Amino acid sequence: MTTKTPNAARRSEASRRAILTAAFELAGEIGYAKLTIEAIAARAGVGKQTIYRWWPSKGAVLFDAFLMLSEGQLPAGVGDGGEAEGEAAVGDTAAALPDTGDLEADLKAVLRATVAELADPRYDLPLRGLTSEIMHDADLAALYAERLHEPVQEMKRTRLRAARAAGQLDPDVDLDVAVELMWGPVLSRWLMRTAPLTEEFADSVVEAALRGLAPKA
Amino acid sequence: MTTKTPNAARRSEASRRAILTAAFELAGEIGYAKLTIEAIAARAGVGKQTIYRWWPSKGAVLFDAFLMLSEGQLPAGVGDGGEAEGEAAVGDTAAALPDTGDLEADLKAVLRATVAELADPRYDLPLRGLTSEIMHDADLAALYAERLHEPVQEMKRTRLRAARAAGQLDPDVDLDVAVELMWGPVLSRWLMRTAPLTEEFADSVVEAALRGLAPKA
Amino acid sequence: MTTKTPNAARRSEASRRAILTAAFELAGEIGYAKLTIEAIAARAGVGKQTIYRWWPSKGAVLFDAFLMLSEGQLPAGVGDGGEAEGEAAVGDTAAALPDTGDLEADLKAVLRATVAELADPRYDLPLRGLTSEIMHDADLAALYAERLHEPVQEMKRTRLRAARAAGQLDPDVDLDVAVELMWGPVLSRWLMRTAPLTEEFADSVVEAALRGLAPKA
Amino acid sequence: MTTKTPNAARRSEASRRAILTAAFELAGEIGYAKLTIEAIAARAGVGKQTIYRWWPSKGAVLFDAFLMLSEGQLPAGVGDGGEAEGEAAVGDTAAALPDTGDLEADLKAVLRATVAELADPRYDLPLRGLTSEIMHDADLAALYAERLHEPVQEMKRTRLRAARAAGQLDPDVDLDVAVELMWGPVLSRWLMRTAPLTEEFADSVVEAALRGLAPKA
DNA sequence: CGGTAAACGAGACGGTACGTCCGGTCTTAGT
DNA sequence: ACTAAGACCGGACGTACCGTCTCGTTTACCG
Repeated sequence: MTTKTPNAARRSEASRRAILTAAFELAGEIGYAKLTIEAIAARAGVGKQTIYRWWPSKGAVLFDAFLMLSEGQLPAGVGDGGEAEGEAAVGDTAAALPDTGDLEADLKAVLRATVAELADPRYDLPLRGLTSEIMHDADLAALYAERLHEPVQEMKRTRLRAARAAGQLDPDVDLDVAVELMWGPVLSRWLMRTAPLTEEFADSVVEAALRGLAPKA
Repeated sequence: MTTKTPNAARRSEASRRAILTAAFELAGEIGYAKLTIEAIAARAGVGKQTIYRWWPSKGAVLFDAFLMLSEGQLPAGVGDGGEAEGEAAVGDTAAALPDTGDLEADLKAVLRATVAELADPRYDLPLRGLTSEIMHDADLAALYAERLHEPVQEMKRTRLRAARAAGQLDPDVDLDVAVELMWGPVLSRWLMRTAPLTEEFADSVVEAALRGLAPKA
Repeated sequence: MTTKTPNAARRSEASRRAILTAAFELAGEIGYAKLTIEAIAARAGVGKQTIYRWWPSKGAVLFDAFLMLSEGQLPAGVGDGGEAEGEAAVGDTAAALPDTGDLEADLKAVLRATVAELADPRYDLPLRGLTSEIMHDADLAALYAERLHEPVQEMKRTRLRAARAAGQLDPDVDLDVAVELMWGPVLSRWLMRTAPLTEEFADSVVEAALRGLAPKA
Repeated sequence: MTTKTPNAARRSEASRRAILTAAFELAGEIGYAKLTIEAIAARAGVGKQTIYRWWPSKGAVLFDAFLMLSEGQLPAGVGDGGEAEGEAAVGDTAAALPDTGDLEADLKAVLRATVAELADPRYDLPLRGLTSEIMHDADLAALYAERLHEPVQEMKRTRLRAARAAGQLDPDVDLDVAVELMWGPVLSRWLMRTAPLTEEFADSVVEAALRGLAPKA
């Protein structure tokens, strides 16, 4: 967790969940910038001190909210009414990325899912908030890299490693560079809104990237 | 400009420059999140109302500060003491990217310059602040796209268009996708700090991207 | 005034009066101990900072409220509905105490009025609050002695001085001691509630005191 | 005692004494207004609940502290370092006031002792605190009147009763009025600080009061 | 003399108010 | 007319205590 150090044994799990749920919901409703600790405490039915006791900053709360989400502990449909089936939620802890043998198709599916998630109004604002906080707080960034980024990154690496072993990628490919070659452009379009973030864009990126990473022979 | 609409004729140019300079300096010193209108006004020796009269938000002030910088109006060395010669500053209004005929070398040089700028402590914090604000404010994002992004983007497109015409890139390449294929990964590493942002990384990205964008047959 | 030192020229008189009126009313309604700056600000329709800007403490606000009252600036009937005629209000700035020539009758009338005022529910709680604050804050006590106590004290001294000159009191009488000999017992009964505070008690005190202060011959 | 009703048999005497001692000390050090239950509990090495279990209010704790003091149960020198011998402490449970036959001398001695006690820094702040609480809390005032005031008051009455029987006072004198005629002025000067509280003042008060209470013929 | 119920120390909890800071508006002087 | 200055209302900040409520841990009575 991202928490401080009082006597954690006596900690109220109910309050913790209420706070994280409230934080995530509010981040989606009013945006991270306008999110206040007072509002979180009020929505969660909790004293402010209970937040300050366990988290050092607003960003840390939101981070833990994502962490909880990624561990599937959030009540279904948090953030709004219903949840369509088949969605790839932030926290999908599916053990692995799809591997049908068709690398390009698999990656397009995953990157399209990422695009869909970034466009989902339930996640858009909270994710921008978290990203913003990570941008400005190196400690939080390290935590993010370790807890939220790395597990997903490893799944992506695994899929690419398999492809590399199968001769579909150049044997010298740096897997992290490979991943960033595809996710970086998507992330930057989402953040900067310099151009519309479409599935076609995702497809184009995958195609170009795979061509660039293919064996040289 | 990003400004509101009172009688601009009577506007004090000295105050405007003082405000933008103060905003940029403070953004670099204490970070955008802790930057306050009051502090800008105090540092600039200006009443708060003079800021509120001409700019709608803190982000707009910072945006204009970058705009001024990009137009070479900021006093040399703003942000700190010395400035090494030969640096590629944010506002380099060089008419065009280098074109030596060697596309890969040219792009590596430019992307390395981008990496260097993002790592420069004078620009790191203010740029994160501006990016953060763009992330959260669609209006500002549009303004950014038009005023700050587009001119530079067009320079990049121009260089790639020349390469495409010379048969160094696939004729079907979408130039914006091509640019984002290289700058997206760099931007995302810088923002998320998921891995060190090095010149080697920039080189790898250029190499892979160019291979991916090369003519197909 | 009891105020601090910002640019007093720009001060809002409307806010000042609203704050003092609200403070006095609330002191009467809920008692000084439960009186909060937030409640005063809310009732007065004022930002908290406007209170903190001009007064150093809750006690100072209440003090100024009494000061305003004593200068007849409070709207009639503050504290409750109507105000019966003929009452001796805190701030009665009548130039002098009655002087009918009958010292005992005059003093009994005045001391009975004091008893009535202390028993008046409009003044009881606020006066206890002010007294409590004076008890604990020497600075405020000095201010009280100078601004609120002294003018009234001088009126009492004046009446006794006249009586002394007329040979009704011993020529060696210390007028302050004389005053305290009568008002001290009344004040202490009111504060400590060790026995009921009645007009008969006031009369007894006046009689004994005057006998004690009479010429020795 | 001033306490609530759990099974008093199991009550920890050590905790009770530690709490009362801590409360008295802290009242002297930081003043009653800034005294907090948490600080008392911390100083006494006691859980907050142990205070809330046995006392209904902060004032009740302080009251009991004085009660303990008046019963001579406080460790010698509580409140500061040394204690000079021969002092007239709050709790002097001497069976009676001095009776040398010289009423005026006896009363001056006692009233001077009162003045000294009120001026003693060990008692000044705690006494002001207790007084303040009595002022605002009628229940506590009644308890005070019965437990702390009445025993001392009766001693004073006794001395005056003897004097009255000896023909030194008017046979119609109300003894409570007589006492208040002397102690009231002293109390009010102490509380309001309208003038210095000196032994000369005490003497003057006694002289005037006795003259006023003397037989009429 | 071992079991148990109460009081205990500790401290987390939902709250209220503190005194400060800043956002954005409005007023006053000054140039 | 526009500025610098700064008071104003509002409202969030992070802290201190409130009084309540568990937690284990003594402690002292009782069976």
